[in-house]
Amino acid sequence: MRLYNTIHKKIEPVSPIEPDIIKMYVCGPTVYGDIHLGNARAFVVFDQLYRILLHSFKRVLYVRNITDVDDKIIHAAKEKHMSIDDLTTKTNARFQEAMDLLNVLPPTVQPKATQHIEQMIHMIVTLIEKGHAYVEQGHVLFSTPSYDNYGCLSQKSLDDLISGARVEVAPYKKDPRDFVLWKPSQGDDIGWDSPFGFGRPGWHLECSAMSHHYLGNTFDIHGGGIDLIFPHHDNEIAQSCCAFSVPQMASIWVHNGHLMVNHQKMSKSLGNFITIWDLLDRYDCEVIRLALLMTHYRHPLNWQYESTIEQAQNIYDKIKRSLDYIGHANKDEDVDADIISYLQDDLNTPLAIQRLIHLSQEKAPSLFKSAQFLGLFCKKKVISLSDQEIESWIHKRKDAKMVKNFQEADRIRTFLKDQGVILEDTKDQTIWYVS
RNA sequence: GGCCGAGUGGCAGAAUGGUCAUGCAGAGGAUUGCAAAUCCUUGGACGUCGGUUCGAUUCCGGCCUCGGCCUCCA
Repeated sequence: MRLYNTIHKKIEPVSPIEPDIIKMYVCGPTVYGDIHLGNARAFVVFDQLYRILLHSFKRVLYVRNITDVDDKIIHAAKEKHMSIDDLTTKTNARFQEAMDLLNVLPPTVQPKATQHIEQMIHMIVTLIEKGHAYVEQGHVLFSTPSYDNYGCLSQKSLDDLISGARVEVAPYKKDPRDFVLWKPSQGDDIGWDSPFGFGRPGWHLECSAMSHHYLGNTFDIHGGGIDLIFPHHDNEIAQSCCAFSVPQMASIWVHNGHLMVNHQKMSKSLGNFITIWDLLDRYDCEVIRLALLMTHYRHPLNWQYESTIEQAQNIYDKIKRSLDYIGHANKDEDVDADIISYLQDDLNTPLAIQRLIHLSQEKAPSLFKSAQFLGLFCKKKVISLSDQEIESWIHKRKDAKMVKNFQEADRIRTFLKDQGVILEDTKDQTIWYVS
């Protein structure tokens, strides 16, 4: 298994720190509103990575957090006149629904930030003790000059960061690049008591605290969107390496490219976003997943209305037809070996899908398992007839056709259609599928 | 300004140092009680200028164009 490591800018072998076990942390959603298709891409990509890791190693510990305390959440709750708890609970439920629709496997753990405040406070105390953080006007800030390696992930030098600063520097910062570990909460704002006063954690801290809590000092893979490289992941590295006195937080850093609309990033602030729910009335959620995997995860995915999803639909239909043609019994074959090796080579889903199309054209028996490995054709539609009953009706219809009793043949086809089963005659056989 | 990435046939979109993507559209054909669909064949491309090489769309460098990050962001 090989993966592109952002920190070294090259493809490297995945070799677990502890034998046979891979520990992976992926930055999850901030639950204040529905995820859009760009967010969904990240979770589908890392789900596919999770699947190939599960196949390639004995054990995989996969942690994906839920950010349920954040200024955006506070604002959204006020706007919607909801309690924070109510908003985050409902949004999280919608998120889980989306993951389920896209056939994203549940991670080993989905820790919530609010349930790890204690660990975060502990980290801050350590950082202050070690001289990497300071208290100023009720805020606790990380001192970026105290960490020589700051910016190692994004390759940003300290000077570049200053010259590029676009934002007013808060008065409580000793250095413009310092970032907040703890901020004070006023009035009825959400907050917790701490040695530094009533307040709440800065955004970057939770991932450091929770990844350490579940995966230890240094773990194998840390993932997220490309936009998280700086400052989020660089800040995580700074906090974790300083607090836990380790040279590196994770061995391999994996980042997925953006979903683009008209050559611009899909984002909530630009308003150019769609959600998977916007597509569900016209497209199967598995078609959405396929569309998201047809582009390599590190490349930008340009979402063209509607051709991107239409192409996925066409490919999906062709594979589905082949599956129907192969039949509904022959499903015990292993996943195609080429697909495994493509995925093991920096998660090359486009090549894997190309191979899947070829398997489909060849009507290969491994098609079903291979498609399922990519998270496709996992959802089974329920019908009242058993496979055997359907086959029996098809047989009766064949007999009727043999004696040119087309009336009876059409009657059977209509009967099955009413049950949700569609028959199609091909050159040498009759195939069926559930509508 | 700094760091990073992308530029492929009519459209969309992959892989790749020499031979195939694939989907839609186009052309020709096959199959068919009906329905629905499928299959086969075929044309057409690699931003630009150099370099490395027996050979580059693929590797390297310059240039042009576009995008991302440098503020919250998957």
